[in-house]
Amino acid sequence: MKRVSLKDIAKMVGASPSTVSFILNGKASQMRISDELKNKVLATAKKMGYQPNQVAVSLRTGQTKILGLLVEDISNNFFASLAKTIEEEAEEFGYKVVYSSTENNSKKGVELLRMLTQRQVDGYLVTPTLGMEEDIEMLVKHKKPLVLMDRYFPGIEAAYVQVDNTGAVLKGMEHLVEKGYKKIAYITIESGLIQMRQREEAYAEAISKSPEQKKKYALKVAYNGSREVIIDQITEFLKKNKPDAVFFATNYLGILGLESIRSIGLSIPKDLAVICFDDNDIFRLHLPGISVLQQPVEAIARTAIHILMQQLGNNKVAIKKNQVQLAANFIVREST
Amino acid sequence: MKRVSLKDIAKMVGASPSTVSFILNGKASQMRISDELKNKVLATAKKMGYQPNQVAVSLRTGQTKILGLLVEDISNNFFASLAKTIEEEAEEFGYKVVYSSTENNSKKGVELLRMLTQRQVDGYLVTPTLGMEEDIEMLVKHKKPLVLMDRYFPGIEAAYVQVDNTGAVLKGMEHLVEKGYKKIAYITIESGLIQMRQREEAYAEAISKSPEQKKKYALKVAYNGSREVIIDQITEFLKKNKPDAVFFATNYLGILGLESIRSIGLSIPKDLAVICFDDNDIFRLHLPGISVLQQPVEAIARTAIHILMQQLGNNKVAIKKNQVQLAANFIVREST
DNA sequence: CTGAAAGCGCTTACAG
DNA sequence: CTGAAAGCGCTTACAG
Repeated sequence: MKRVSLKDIAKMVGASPSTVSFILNGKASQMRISDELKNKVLATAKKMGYQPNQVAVSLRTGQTKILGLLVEDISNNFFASLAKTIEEEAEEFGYKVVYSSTENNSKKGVELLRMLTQRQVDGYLVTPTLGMEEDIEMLVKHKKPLVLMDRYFPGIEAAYVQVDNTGAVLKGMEHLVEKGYKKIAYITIESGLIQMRQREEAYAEAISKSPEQKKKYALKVAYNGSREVIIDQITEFLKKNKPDAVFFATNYLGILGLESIRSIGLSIPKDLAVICFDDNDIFRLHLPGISVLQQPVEAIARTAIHILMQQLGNNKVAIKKNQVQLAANFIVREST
Repeated sequence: MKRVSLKDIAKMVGASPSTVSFILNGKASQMRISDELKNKVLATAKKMGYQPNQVAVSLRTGQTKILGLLVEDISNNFFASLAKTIEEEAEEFGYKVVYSSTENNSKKGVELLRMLTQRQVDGYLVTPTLGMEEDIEMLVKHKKPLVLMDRYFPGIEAAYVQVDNTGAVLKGMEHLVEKGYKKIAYITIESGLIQMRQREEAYAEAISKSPEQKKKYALKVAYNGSREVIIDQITEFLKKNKPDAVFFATNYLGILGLESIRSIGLSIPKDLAVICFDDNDIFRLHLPGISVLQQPVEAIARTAIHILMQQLGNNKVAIKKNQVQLAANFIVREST
């Protein structure tokens, strides 16, 4: 059962492939093709179940109508939501999305980027890892449509969209200070990525301005640590430093942190207040509910797509800047 | 900055495109091409940053090395994990995966399936929705490589991989009965999909065999209901029927159910035992931990890919059956 | 050992 | 109003 091609249809109706192509692409009237022929072609195409070969179209037109999306980890809630909204938005513009996870592994990231190039994607949406600088810079130099998300490289003039990390952490810290906490700890992962640095620096800034707390209590866990190792590290840190509040820098850390807090038997917020970057079903459902700085995921995705579409010459949307920071939503629950 | 093509390289080294193609595809020795020429071509290709145009390769070879994956909802934990493992496994065999969410909308599902066909994917991995029967059957008839996951259509001879729903629910029910619960309710979504029917029938079977409980207490919520509506429905159901245990048929329902139980102020498991199909971080972290029937997600993904690879003529793996059911893992926590 | 040629399935200037 | 022809960037029988 061979697939029918445009040529097959042309042969069946006794017209040339070019004429059939025009009709199938809705250019019949523009090319002043008779209604009779047009209807005949349309009917035959339908009857034969004709489906254009997109690969051939892409090769000919130079457009694949595919966007490449590289996230850190698709099984992580934040990135999954991001991917979903991006897919929906892209569809509005007639683009499909192929996605892959870098696992924050620069080698894998670079390979995926090359793969996307070989696949001739029309545009790139990337949450880059450290080590991808060169390849990203190359894309920028070649004027490829590209938008970074969640993080970016300070030296590289690429478009990006991220949450306002600094503002978010400052807001959370302010809240804790107002509530009277005097020994606020900060738990993050070891990472040179800009968004983690921004958050950490905001914590440091907040502490330096605090009237009551002079000293930072920070823990950095290894990125590649197993669940168990990280939980142990957090447990030990909390036992040793006995903070009265703790700020988790990510979703993932927050979840592990809760396990750790539970294992010590601390009561939230009486013994220890908890606040976390990124929301999660777990934090909403937890008893007590965990206060969070929620990233505006949909807005990040939408803005990224709009900037990318602008680069692709799709002017349905007008955007001014191509480097955007969006405010986080502060959701106060019972943990602070 | 135009991309360099194979022809460009041929021109630069003064050889024919065919020779360059052979060299670049590692067939130099097979074609008895001189080492000198070979090295020259390789060096030039590298220097010029040559990247083969996969679109052209696909058109010519008829293989895209792309697999199409259709899941119900990529932002749902179960499907995200499934997608991730599939992607990893596919990579082992040199395939990329493009995925999309059907949202259990048959119109969208059918459109996506056609899109995948137009994009010339080499194989299909699908969690089908009701209403996709015809299109799926067409793929089977055309002998397209295809594996269904999570659910299937009884009348259609397609390969599939799913968890043993019947066995899983029976095991859970048995546990509840043994623990002495006598009024076990079952909460599911309205759906004609096979996996939901299998679970429901297993519940009915368990009740019919139970020495103590003669009557079923089942609630079916609408698939499209909003969070709030579903929570209200569950709340009302629990208040009215006062079961001593409740079995949630999915992940998503379980989470909403916990919110509902909390709003009523019932204590788990004293007032109400809880068990759920599908695991989730939330259930592990919840106080008390929720007992679950965990799907073997990785195994499902791996099996599906292996069957698909077999269909694609990739004989690295030997599999006997092409319709597979895998046992669930029963994880007992404190909620039962 | 290497090159010229055909062809994958389309689209689109160019002719008539 | 419609057709013949070129070409997108590759691969692969076919010649020599």
